[in-house]
Amino acid sequence: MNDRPTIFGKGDCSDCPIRDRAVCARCEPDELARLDGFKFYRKYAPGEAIIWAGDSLDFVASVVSGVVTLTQTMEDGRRQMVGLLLASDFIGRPNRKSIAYDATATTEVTLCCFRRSPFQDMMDSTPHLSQRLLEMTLDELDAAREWMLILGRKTAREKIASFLSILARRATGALGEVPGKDMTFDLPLTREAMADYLGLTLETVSRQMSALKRDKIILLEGKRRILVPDFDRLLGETGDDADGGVLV
Amino acid sequence: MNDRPTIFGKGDCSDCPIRDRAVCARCEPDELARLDGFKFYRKYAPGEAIIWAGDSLDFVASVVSGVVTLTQTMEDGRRQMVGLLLASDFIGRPNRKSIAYDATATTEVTLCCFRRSPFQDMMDSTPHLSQRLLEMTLDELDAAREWMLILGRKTAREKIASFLSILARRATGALGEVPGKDMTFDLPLTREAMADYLGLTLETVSRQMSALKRDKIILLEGKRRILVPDFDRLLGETGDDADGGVLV
DNA sequence: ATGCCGCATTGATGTGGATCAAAATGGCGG
DNA sequence: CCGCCATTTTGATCCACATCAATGCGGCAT
Repeated sequence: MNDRPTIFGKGDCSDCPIRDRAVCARCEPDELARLDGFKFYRKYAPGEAIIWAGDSLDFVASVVSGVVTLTQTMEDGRRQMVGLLLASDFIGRPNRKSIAYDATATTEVTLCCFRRSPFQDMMDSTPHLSQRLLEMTLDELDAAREWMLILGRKTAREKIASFLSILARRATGALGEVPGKDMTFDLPLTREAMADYLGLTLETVSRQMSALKRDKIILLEGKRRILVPDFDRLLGETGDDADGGVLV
Repeated sequence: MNDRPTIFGKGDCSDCPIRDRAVCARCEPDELARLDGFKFYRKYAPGEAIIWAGDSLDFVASVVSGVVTLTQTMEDGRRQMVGLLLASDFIGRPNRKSIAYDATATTEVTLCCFRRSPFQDMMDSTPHLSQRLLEMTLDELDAAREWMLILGRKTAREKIASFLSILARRATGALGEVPGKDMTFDLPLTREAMADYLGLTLETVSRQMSALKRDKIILLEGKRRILVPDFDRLLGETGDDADGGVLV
């Protein structure tokens, strides 16, 4: 956002979302990057597993496009989503080889990957990198804490409204728009995945979606495209403070 | 833990918990430190507010002793705890003047504070610092995600058991012990605060504590001291996988 | 001792969301 | 166009936890 220099800023990396987040390292054209083995792209199909909890991961990555979920599963099958990663979000962590959650592509996903060990070397030599990662992680932590309020204290209807407003904000925010009237966005998750996000059952999610539709808070175009005629009215259903509310 | 050099490593900072986390800066004796205005200590009484959401905070700090909670409150009074900070945890964040949660001392608390602006300068000049903060923040994020599973998917009994095992682990872990038989630790929270942690009512917390006591999973010495005769049996009540389970 | 007050426990009842079950929708391959 | 299968919707019933309401307990000031 604020104009940091790209670290080794030569070449074109217009396709790399972490460029403007001061993380991107060597933005040579794709082919060359793949040759030097440091930066490479990887695609996943909808439903495909990226990693299972406990597996080791030899790269860190940035989401170029698509939606990745992080979930935890209990022995008896109860599942809770703990991360929802969209374009420009970061996967994996320096200094940990294995990760504690299942990561799954829920749409077609493209990752921009960096091999772990050169990435870690780079963190030592370029201080901006760990500062930038710190900032991104703090944002994740804020999101997790907002999520905890949703999980712990909100009603089913408030949970759904909160989830939709978060998605709406991210969808339009990425376009630099301000949420207002007649927002439209895609719902990249099944009812079941929404249930796992919100700590509900898929039946309850479905019922509450129907209720919001009945009350004209949202309109559905097909099952997976949402139209919000009045964003403030949606916000009114979240239970959050009227003022601002976006955690900053 | 691995032996990093202290940044300006002169003087004694045996009282400073962030020393061995490579964050501590100028560990001159207390008096001198207070003079140069960079590092200073501050005490809070039980129940005292440290900051309210939205206030600006001109320092970052490390918890020296005591327990600090971060909570979010909805307009109608519903409350959710989103952070529980014990000795050596970090409060505040670089690059954000205001914070989004209420921070409250639930016991007598001592903070080791660093003025924001010199702290930020130090982050630029000492790369280890932001790397160490990144690592601490990632740990917080893992804890938040484990917490999300608790809030979203566990039963009241499992929530209580999970909370107690987390506390037990931190209490004994700080002493370098391995959790086993006959662990004893203090419960630094009221039933109401536990309810805010777990997304329950205080009555349900009380009932489930009684149930665990009845089933001999825990013993109470007074209301605020817990004895766990068999840690594995407590773990068995959490619903977590038997193996390991500690998120790393 | 005595009474007060904040905290904790216990009991009786209500309800939001889970669970169990069935029917509707819609995409897709043949 | 048809039939299949995954997904979603809707309905009926149940139960874990919330809510409302006493009662108990321990510290502490008088």
